[in-house]
Amino acid sequence: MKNGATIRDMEKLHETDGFAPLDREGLVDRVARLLSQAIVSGRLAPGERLSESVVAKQLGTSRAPVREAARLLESSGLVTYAPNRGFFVRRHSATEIDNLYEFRITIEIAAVRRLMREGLGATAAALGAQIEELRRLAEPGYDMLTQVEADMQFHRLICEGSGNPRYLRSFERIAQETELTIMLIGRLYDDAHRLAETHVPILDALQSGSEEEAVDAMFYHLDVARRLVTDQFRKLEESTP
Amino acid sequence: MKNGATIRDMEKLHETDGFAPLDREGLVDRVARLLSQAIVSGRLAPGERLSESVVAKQLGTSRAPVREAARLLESSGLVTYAPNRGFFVRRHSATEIDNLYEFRITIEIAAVRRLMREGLGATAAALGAQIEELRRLAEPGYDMLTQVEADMQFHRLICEGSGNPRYLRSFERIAQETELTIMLIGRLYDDAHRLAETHVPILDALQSGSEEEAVDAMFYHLDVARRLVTDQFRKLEESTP
DNA sequence: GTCAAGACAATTGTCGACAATACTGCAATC
DNA sequence: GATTGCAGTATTGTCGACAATTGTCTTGAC
Repeated sequence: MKNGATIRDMEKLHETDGFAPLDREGLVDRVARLLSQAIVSGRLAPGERLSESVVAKQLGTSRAPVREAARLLESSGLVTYAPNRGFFVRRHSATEIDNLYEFRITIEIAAVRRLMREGLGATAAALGAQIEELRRLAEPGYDMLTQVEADMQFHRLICEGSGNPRYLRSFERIAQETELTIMLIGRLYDDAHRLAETHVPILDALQSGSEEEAVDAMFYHLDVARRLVTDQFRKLEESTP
Repeated sequence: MKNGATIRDMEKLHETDGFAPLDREGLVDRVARLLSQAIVSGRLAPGERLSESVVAKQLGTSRAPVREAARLLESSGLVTYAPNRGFFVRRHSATEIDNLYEFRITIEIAAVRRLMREGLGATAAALGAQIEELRRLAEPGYDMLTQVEADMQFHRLICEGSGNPRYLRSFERIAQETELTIMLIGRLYDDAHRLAETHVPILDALQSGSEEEAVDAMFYHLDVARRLVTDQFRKLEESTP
């Protein structure tokens, strides 16, 4: 009960960056978050081994919480687990990225359809605010990871607003993988402002009231991203084999 | 990798029924499987507590593998986890069942579309064989759980044949939940033969070559099931509050 | 020089014990 | 009588140690 709120509150103060030792409370979740950050930010490279004992020592915990955290990350696709060999930062192939985006399109389109049938409600305002946030984050002082996270937040709001928690849950499972991919590529659009504006047509279409219009807008948005990401990832793959 | 195949192979010889102690090899997976069976078969009732120490003692292991297994089951929706309180057999509401089926429809329709675009290939024969299996299992000596598993296997084959592993993975996550729900209801169709035959139109439509026809067939099949399950589950809910 | 076998090192898999937390029942108070 | 506070108990959370497994390196034979 208290948990959902508490952990989310603590996330506000995630200043524990350099793998500093941490006192214990929601240990597993915190380890998982630190590992996520380390992977998505690129500090841990794809293919790299996640030694339980090393991580445990760095964090000042025992191996047990690290193990559980790693299993959590496995279910969100950031690491793979090989029995008797341990955990490794997952290395995606271009095909897997493409499959990831195809799946994401399936989920988000379904969420949009449901959202349109249930009615936008408070989601409209939240989406508008999120676009503002994206614009703000494109200004000088720009940090890519932050903007990508804000981007995903926009899409998360839609899945959340759909009313079927399964879509949100499914989205959460692939969100971090998507972030990781974009971070690996190093950029999505040439201009950070562009990213913010590509979300405007989605909100417009949602507010138009036409389900098909909304679906089309979302599909276009994601399909462009899919192509951008897959292509750039292929190039990256060729340059570093 | 080896996971999908191996576990499925081992399931053939699931004679370890009464929580007999087991020697160690893939311990976590085996514990997870035994727990799944216990839950889906109804031996562990919804809402019931899964005490780590009790299960560990019964199985003759320590708590660590039980814990990991329980977390696996959590990701397939069979148990819930409350921090500092432990694991409980998940109790679904009628609404959650409805959401489950809606999500399942989304996934399987997407899988069907992809399957039609990629081409049926060997999947057609496999599906045909699976229908035969469903018919065979409807004959005297009938065991409901076995038939329900065979039912899910039919749908699994479609997700598998789609070519995008994400659909299969997503399906696996909800398959056990679906089985549990159907087992709780106690029956799906009045006649076990009926279940087998409802799959024939799907295979026919797949072989027709028309994507829309295939989608329609799958939708109809799942939508009927959705209504049947949700309605009967609502009745069950009212009778046992 | 290549390959195989065996010992060695490093890492995961499992365990039992202790610490921290949540539940239960009783008692004291309002 | 209802409620709050306080133990006592049971369960989870975490830990450090040992067993089992995997990967590597050396050694020897061919």
